[in-house]
Amino acid sequence: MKSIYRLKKNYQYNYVYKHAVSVADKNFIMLYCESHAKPTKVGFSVSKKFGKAVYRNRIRRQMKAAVSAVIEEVVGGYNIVFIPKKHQAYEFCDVQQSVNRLLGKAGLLQ
RNA sequence: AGAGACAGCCGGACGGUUGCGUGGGCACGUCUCACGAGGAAAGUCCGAGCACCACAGAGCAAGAGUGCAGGCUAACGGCCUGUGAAGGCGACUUCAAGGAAAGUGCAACAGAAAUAUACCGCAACGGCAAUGUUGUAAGGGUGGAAAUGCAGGGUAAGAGCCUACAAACGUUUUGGUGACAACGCGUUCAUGUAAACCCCACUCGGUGCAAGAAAUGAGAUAAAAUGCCUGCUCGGCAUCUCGACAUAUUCGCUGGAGACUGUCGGUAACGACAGCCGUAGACAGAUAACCGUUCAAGACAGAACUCGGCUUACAGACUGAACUCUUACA
RNA sequence: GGCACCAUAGCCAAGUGGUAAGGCAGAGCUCUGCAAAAGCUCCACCCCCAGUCCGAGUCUGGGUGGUGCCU
Repeated sequence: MKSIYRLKKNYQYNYVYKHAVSVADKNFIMLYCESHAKPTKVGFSVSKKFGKAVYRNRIRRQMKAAVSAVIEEVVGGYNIVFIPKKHQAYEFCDVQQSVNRLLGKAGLLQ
């Protein structure tokens, strides 16, 4: 995923957490809000409660892979944060489906 | 053949497509090439480098830590080789292993008695008897711990009172660099606890890379002042104003007490010399996603300034010296 | 990443190395015509594993889980 699509700063995350609309299914919570910048920026947040560093890295990478597959089709001008819910390992196809479903639900897919 | 003990090493492999981080290259393209997590990256328990703060000769107190000997190391609470103690038939393993005769504290319950003694006993003497006085610490029960254990002599009954064997402590001599050991001699001096306070010896200033460092352009300087380069003069810079950047940028940021191989020295830890190898370096944070082949079917687990250790987690595979015990056969 | 601290009953908690106080909640009993109140009784693997000690909730070491601070 290219760095222009990434959400970077702590204050950006805080802004999203304050002003966001949330959509969720059984795997993920998705927070999104409008922004001034043109390209949509996406961030991922995995809490320490989720597990050890290896598992946290793995789920973050899977989410990144799933999002980067569809990032070209997402409407511009939004900030999005994904948070995983389950405390177990994911299959990649589940991740892909959930991401697509949540983006569709929020109406952010072209 | 079975059961063990010690030391060390590895931590799936190969290939394809699409992506990510860093660096290089040029024809500057969403081109191409190279490299891209660990033995513990973990816990943050020690020791250093490095940076800033404090003090600027140094010492003391307080506080914290360490604690058999000799060696190794940059240093260490680490490692090696020994000593002692404990465990194991054995190979071997484990141990915060100084001081209780400097002082203070504590030792519940039980028990006659816990640092101080005599309940039941045993014996002598007195008494008709109940029992009293004296001697004693063999035997009894309590307890984690009760004047060293056991055998013989001895005695009114007993007692290191005497002797042999053992135990503890002190000490001569000998051996060892030393911890200590051996032999001889003397003594039996009434417990444990220092991971209770404490004493003795040695070590330590504090904080930690979220430490810390650097940085642009334009203008005003009439006069004066201060600081630095610089002892003086000139000059320059800073101190002033405006603008840009502002939860930001760059540096610190990875080659270091480095790994491997060989030779030599050393029981070993380790050291010396020679050869040879080698870019992870991010800053919301890179190793992924999807497959294919294969095998012994993949454990624990993800760098964030860097090293030396320790501790903890770990599927399985392999190697070595040919180390120990049991059984069988020759 | 770094630095500190905490863990005792369902909850709030006290606790010099020697039987683990209290309060709230819960259960049972007494009292009452029935309740409430009151009284009595019960309810603990002191986060886990080792070590020191005659004896650890307490002392020491190692784990686990949680909390706070530093941009």
